[in-house]
Amino acid sequence: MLESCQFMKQDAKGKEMTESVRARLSDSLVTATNAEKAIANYMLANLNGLPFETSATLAAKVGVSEPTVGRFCRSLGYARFKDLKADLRDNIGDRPWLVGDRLKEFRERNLEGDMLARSLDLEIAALVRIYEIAHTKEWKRAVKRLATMPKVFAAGFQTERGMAQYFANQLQYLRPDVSLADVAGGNFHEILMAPPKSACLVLFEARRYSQLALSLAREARKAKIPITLITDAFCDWGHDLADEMFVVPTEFDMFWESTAQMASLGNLLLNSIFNELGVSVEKRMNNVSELHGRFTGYVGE
Amino acid sequence: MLESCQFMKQDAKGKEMTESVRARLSDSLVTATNAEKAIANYMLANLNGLPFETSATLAAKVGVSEPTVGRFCRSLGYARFKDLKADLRDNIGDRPWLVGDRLKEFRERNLEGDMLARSLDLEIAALVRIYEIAHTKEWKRAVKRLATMPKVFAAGFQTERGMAQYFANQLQYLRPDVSLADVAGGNFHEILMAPPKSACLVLFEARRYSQLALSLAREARKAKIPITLITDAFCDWGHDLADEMFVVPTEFDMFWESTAQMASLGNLLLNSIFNELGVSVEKRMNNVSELHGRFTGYVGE
DNA sequence: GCTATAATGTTAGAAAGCTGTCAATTTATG
DNA sequence: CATAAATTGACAGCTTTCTAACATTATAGC
Repeated sequence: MLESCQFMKQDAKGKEMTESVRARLSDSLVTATNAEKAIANYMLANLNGLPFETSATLAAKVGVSEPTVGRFCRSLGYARFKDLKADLRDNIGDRPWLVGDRLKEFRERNLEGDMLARSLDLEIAALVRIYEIAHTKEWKRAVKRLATMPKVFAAGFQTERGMAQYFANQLQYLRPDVSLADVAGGNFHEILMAPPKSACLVLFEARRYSQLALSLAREARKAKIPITLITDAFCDWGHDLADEMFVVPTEFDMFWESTAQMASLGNLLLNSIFNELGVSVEKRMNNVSELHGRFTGYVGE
Repeated sequence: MLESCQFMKQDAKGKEMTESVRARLSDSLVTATNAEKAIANYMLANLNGLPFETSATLAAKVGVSEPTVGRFCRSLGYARFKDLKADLRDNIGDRPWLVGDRLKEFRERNLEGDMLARSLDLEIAALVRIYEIAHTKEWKRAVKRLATMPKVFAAGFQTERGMAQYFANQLQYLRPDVSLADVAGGNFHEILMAPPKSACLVLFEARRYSQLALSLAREARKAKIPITLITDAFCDWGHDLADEMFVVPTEFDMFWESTAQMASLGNLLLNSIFNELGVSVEKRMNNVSELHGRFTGYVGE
């Protein structure tokens, strides 16, 4: 699990560790030799195809020898071509965007093998993917259901329990009749015995620590309760049982692997539900707040 | 250049030779065995990441043996995993793998008035700022304390209650003696009466809906309990009472304003604590998990 | 509960990919 | 045009990736 050590890229000269593949290639064009220029140009023109290449295929296409490709990669600061590919995978790159300067600055400030800088890249990459999910029709369907269904249950076990709890808690501010499905009773009758077409379920699941989610999903399916599953890439039963399955990116840099991404996705889901419900929510929130104040003796500002 | 020969796929049964990778994988789910389903699901969830994988890495991630991956690819009509990748290239080969490009695409939608696109930019900006916070010495001090103090309490009220709950829940996996401070008892004696120098408090607070946090902070201060405060820019008492104050960026695009950012910051804090504690945590997690299994009748994989 | 069959893992060896050494070629410089 | 330096390719050996044969485990039928 925790063996990864990709933060110390082997760069003899200790130069820019944080530049993107694209930037390195562009930079190299200035000083590169003929063969190297050919390789760099090909790579730049085919960045999207690179992951499919290997030193050999690339050498053949560009018309240079295999070792030259390897050497060129070294001159860019990678140990081998494979490492260049790996970097391609999640590096956000150096394109100018809203926060570009700030991000660049942050990266520059942390030159030598900063775990956080790398981690930040991964998180941004994950965020982009999560937002892409929010554009699918499954997403819209789930949002609509979660906004309109009379009852909503959220469930998650072990490491995902906190997530489910959080989600249920926040959703309660947006709409009534939300609860956390609890294993406390030993069964899940409150969900499974709900009247037909009255309830739906949001299930948080991640591999490794619990299979309760699977059996709950099975039973819910039997009871014809729609399931929105938020999981990682290792779930092998989601396609069969869930109505929508949102797969969060799984990274191996953070201890919590996908939990952070689940939180982001959960928040985005809540936000979408809010948009679906419209401003009436604001009123509800004030009511809830007022109630809270009445019982604790405190009021909002 | 013209060497590709993907039209004569070796398919014993002579079935559909033209289907896309995705379609084949989906089809296979119907008849697949357990191991195969696991592979197919992982592939479907990670189509974008596949080009970077190799049989071995894939097998490791999915939890099957290398030959099983190869055999599965054959059952789909490819000679080997590499051929499946090659096919992928033709089908979605010109889709951007680079997260940066996808982000660019997303941002272009921003100009067309896509709310999500704007929101993504704000979230990325916020994320960068949160990572900046993680570089301060206050952060390190808080992390150290949260890793070593005998008891840790987390608290949050109203909209931040879920956050505190989540944080406490996750932290329990990392270390013992973590609890959520609850308003249920009407006072907070479990925190405030803790022996000197034995407890610390993580407080989530955001403007508007509760002032309980303020009075709890006051009392904790009196009792000499160190406070780590996570809040938004509107908190005007944090500097007086808290030992560390982490201010998450507040945006006005999302309904939840700063809650999403709090979740990110909380996750980052958990991750830092994990790093501080070291790998011993892994053991603890397995123990907790095993206990869970003993009581629910389920075990991890 | 036993046997036959299918599914999956293990091991070992073949194939492909990568790098180091050294020789051939090109380029730079006088 | 000659020579030195840099660049590049060819080949060999090492590593990784993949496959084929066999062993083991799970599943289904009786």
